[in-house]
Amino acid sequence: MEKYEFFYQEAIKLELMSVSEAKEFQNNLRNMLNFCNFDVSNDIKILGLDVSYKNNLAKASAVVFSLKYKEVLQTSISRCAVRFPYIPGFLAFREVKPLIAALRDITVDFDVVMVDGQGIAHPRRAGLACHIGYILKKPTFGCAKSRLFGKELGELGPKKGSFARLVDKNETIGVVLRTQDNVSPVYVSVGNMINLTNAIEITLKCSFSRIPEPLKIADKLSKIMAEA
DNA sequence: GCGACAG
DNA sequence: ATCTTGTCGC
Repeated sequence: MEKYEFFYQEAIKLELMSVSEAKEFQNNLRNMLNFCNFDVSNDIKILGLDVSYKNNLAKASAVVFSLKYKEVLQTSISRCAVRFPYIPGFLAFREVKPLIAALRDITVDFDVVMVDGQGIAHPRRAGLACHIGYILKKPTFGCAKSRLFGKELGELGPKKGSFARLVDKNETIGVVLRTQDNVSPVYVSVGNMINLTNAIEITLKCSFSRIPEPLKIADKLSKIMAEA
């Protein structure tokens, strides 16, 4: 596809940045995002994105999951060397390239993107999901297994669907969300073109265990290829 | 200076 | 993320 080359070139630019350039990029990115309403129907197709590593090789996977049929419609993978180190707050500069590369063979349409990482629950409101959403120009949000930034406000109930807001100053930047009864929560925050309520609803609709299905499948796929 | 710190 | 065995709990 023609679009794909453009996305990939944007991804290349990110990994070639210095940390100070990366920081400046994020401070600009935060003003380029919009958190509009996304129509969450019961037959949306969700693209799950995840990365695994073996030595310095990144293995990324993209999985299109049908919420209506609860099945995988298509998968695609990539494997490439990474040059940007892991630095908390700068994960995007390490993972955007392998993730975009993994989209190469995705031909079916998808409505929303779920990324393994933070959206605006980030010190500069510019986590991995924001970068992906900005490049793809698709509704995108992040779902992480642990916290990067923000204070958890109030008590989190034990039942599926209960959540506590993640805040910074007086701003809500995401939620700590229980995806199943009595399991440790996940961290959901918006990336671009979607609002927090929509992101929470989608996460709950596709969670049949602690990790939402699109990410669980993408994680399994990238780990399998991280071997061979 | 000290602690925190997505994957 | 990854390196790693057995083990506690639903």
